[in-house]
Amino acid sequence: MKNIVLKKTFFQRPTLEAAEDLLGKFLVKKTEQGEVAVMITEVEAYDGPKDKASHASCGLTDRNAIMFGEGGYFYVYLCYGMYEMLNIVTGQKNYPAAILLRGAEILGEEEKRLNGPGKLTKFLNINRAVNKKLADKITGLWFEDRGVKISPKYIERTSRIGVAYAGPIWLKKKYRFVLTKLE
DNA sequence: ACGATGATGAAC
DNA sequence: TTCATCATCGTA
Repeated sequence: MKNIVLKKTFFQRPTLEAAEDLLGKFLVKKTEQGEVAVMITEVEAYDGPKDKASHASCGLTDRNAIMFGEGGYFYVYLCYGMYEMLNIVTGQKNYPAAILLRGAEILGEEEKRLNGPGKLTKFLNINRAVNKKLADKITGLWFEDRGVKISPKYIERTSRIGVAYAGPIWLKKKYRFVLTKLE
């Protein structure tokens, strides 16, 4: 089975489409000991300038500028003063959208669940050093398709987490994708 | 249920 | 420059 590195064009399409497709793909980090890979099991989409839950809803700022760029770049920021949140920008240039990686699973002998964006970034030692960087091997953090097949019936679509402040309209949007189990 | 903890953005 | 806000987690 060949591992295919996802190109940035993978993210340059409708956010919800890319978000759903990202389930079962792998996030790979280059470390001194070698490559560490986790399978993505939970994501949330933040789509467009009108999405009140998105950082881009108040227009272009220094922090969210990368969201307005083309897809395939990382957007990392600090939340609650202690957790780095990892996002991957999606869509075309000047269309602010991104996917928040909320959960992943470590496969192999030491199986472990990384359920929560803070745990995910802590485990892989991801921080703002990769902010605005392209998701490729040069950056040292990228995505791979390792041939894991996902059945649509194991994909759950729910409301997003912690976005009550955005109002009921945006709370109702089913922008969160969870992979419940493998085939 | 709640507090830790700091960057961010908007108001002043 | 100051202040309210926050896409969380671990401990109770």
